[in-house]
Amino acid sequence: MVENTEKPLNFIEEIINDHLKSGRFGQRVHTRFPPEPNGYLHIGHAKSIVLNFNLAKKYGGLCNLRFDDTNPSKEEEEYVHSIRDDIHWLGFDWEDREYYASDYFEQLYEWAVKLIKDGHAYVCDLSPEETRAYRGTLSEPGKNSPFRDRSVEENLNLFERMKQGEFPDGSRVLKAKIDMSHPNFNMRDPVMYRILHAHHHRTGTDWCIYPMYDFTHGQSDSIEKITQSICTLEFENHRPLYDWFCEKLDIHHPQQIEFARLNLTYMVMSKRKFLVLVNEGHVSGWDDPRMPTISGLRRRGYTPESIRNFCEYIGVAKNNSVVDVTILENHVREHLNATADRVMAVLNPIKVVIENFPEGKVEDLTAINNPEDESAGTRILPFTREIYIDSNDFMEEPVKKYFRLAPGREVRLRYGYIIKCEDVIKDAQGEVVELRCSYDPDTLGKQPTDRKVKGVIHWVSAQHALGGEVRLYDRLFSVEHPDKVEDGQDFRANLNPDSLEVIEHAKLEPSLEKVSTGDRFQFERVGYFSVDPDSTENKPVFNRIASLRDTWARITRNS
RNA sequence: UGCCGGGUGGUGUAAUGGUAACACAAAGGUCUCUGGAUCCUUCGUUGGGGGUUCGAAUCCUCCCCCGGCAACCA
Repeated sequence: MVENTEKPLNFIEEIINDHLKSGRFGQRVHTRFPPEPNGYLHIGHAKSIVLNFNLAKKYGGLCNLRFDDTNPSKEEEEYVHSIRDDIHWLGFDWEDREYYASDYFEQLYEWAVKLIKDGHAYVCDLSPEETRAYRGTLSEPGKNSPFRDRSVEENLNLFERMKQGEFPDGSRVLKAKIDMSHPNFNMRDPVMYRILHAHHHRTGTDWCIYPMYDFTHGQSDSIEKITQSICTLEFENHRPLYDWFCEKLDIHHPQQIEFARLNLTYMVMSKRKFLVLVNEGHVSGWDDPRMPTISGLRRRGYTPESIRNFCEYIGVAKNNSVVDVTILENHVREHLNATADRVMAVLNPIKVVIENFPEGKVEDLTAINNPEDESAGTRILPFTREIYIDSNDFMEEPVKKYFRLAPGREVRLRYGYIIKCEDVIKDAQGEVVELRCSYDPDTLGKQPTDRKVKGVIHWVSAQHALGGEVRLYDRLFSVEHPDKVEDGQDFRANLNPDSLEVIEHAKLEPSLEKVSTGDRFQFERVGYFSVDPDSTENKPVFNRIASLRDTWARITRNS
């Protein structure tokens, strides 16, 4: 048993400890992550992946990967690959324990035959519509199917012929014979097998009958000798059926445990809605950096470590909750603050000419790569007469508390000198196009004694600047709960029209000459960025992973 | 309406009968050659009533509210 005195146990760990104490599964802990290969994994799946793999690790057990592929019409090989990639990327390994529910089709079939022989299952000829009608409603019990009392021989014969492909799709099903008046719908003679003349991604056309989730999942767990079968809350009502099959089949009986799935503010979290976003072009694809898919987060620049930390941090419980997305954002910031090299990039450049700095002179300034990590070292920044600074670091008529550049005012160039704005040059439209400044040669690496200069701004030497594209991503939705809409609307009404701003011509410091996809940096005073796969030899593309906390923005917002 | 599961600060998670904790958010302050980071302060008597107890977020009871379930999906 694991006693962790430092961190309180979550309710699942308490259950496991009980199992360990009672010896229900010996001293084993064996979990599994069971995705259906019909879509891409998202951050909600990450919660489950982290939970299952961490639990196995913590208790010295194992965690399997099992594809729950019982519906040939929805599942594809492509998803199998992306799911494998995503789990590996998150940092987990299932070694050789990659299983498929379809591996168990033969065994499942035999078990179905056993249940028929034991009088626990029957072939039913009711149509889907009739089955629904017979099931009853919330307040009325269901009615027994007229086919419920077929003989074992007839059931065996019909089920065999279903398997042989003698009947068309939808014409018959195999049902468990339980109780049509059971208060739990799942126990009102649930369907075990349906006829589906479809090509399966692994078994091809071997089968034309396919087991339903309820007749597959628990048995698959059982075959794999799973101990705790962890799933989300919506399967709570299925547990009695899960238990029923294990009991009637008299096979290893894992404990199903349900927890609340992850929801995030400013996001939707369902395959169906993702599909709408992709198909209607609200995002560029499943890996759009604004998507909460694992592939989207990866492309955005999130680190696997930050996602794992987030999943561990939010905990696991049974009450439905919506986690503030700032917690996710905070976890990347925390990780990247410690690990990402700092760099200077000017997103909205405005040229500054330092009039008293010699033309043609290049002065090497030394910059610290990461103040949080001394081993990251330093780098050289070329400083010249003409530089770029960000346009929002200049204000012609500075408001109160603004302490960056303004006419007649001074500001510190990061790792460089203090400059003073002497003149403002505008174009015909009155737009500021250039600033003429002077610099104080006696301020490199030291504070002037006669005055206090508070502002520090980033800059890039005009002559040395690299061009690049910067994609400023923001939340996909503009409200905390995108699904809360007026009648007649849906979540699309809450899409944030400004979730992507593209900066075509940013000015980057020369150290960014050689970057590769996935590299992450902090653009000083701006945010964390990663190199997007769209980058080319001549033009790097950076995605904003997260902005830096911006106290100034908060001040201006509140006033 | 039947069944199942939940209600602890704005949010998430703790406290397992013994002074309601931690983090994020928010607000204020400190510090700073990143308005970053750091550091400090403020912000809840636990859905409601009643009961048991010296003592209740924890136990009992009634009520209220929220979520899930009536696919031949998973």
